[in-house]
Amino acid sequence: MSFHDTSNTGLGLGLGLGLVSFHDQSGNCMKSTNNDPMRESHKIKKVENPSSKCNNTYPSLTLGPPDDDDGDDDDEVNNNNQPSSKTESYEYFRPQVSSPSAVSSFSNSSSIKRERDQVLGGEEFEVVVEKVPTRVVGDVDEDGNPRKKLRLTKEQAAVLEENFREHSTLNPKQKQELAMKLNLRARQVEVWFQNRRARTKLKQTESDCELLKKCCDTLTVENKKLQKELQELKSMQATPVPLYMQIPAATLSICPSCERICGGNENNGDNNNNGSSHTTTLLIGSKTHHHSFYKSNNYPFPHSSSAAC
DNA sequence: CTCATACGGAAACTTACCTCA
DNA sequence: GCTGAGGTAAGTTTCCGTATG
Repeated sequence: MSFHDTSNTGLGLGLGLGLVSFHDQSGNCMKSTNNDPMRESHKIKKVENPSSKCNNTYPSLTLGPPDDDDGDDDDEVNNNNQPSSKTESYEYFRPQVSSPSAVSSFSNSSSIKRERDQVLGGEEFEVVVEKVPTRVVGDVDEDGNPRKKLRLTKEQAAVLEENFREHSTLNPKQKQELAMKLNLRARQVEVWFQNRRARTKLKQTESDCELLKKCCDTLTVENKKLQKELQELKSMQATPVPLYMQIPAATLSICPSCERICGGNENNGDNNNNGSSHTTTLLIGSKTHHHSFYKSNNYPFPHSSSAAC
């Protein structure tokens, strides 16, 4: 709790001071508060959430995220990147953050944290919540300007993508290095990887779904064919026993080339077999289908593939 | 060793902004 | 200019594993 305590202390204060060195260890305050205190706070949180989204009442928050979720050096980086929402010293990698907007959302999270801390601390919570206006997160910054959404540059995205290909998760060190490299906050890198993993999984799920769909279609077609074949065989059985039926089953076979059931023995392709066996042949379906069918079902079809009609 | 608690990471879900047709 | 859909950054909730007393 020590880290949390530190970051929790507060808002504007926290950010300027510590945290810098406590990188990624402090984790999200909300997380911790979230998880543990018997999740009691969850209920409360839900209630408070909407309210927490307002930062109007905490203009000082715009200084930056005291903890920036991760707390830590993120802030450090953040400070570099977004100099209090006023300066324009955004470097190469940061052209898209146009205003304090990006900061505003963080300030919100700060307020959230504070509220939660209070929850942990005791009862003040309700009071605080009541005070917080119900405004949506980051809708406006402290200046009342509409919040702009941070957009990663192509360069940043490319580097992140490259790293993601190497490893889909980051350890704190990697995260920090990447953040420094891209001039982002560690939290942003972390979030990007989270979302990237989610997208990957989603795409994988979609493709799996497609595959299963195709499989299903194929099996449906196969099933229909088999049903049809079965029907045909049944109807044939219903009719007076034809000549080929009188031939012992063990002597029946399917010619791979002409796809007919051939009666008689294996040497039907012989000299004397001038198509005589075809007098008792029956056409049934496609070649591949049947062969695979018999194969897959381990049908002991007494047919030598080498034999021809 | 077991149990309760705290903490952190990640997934899942949700929200809000932005872009584009 | 307006609008709806899709993409995506970021916030929230939940779960799980691990450490510690």
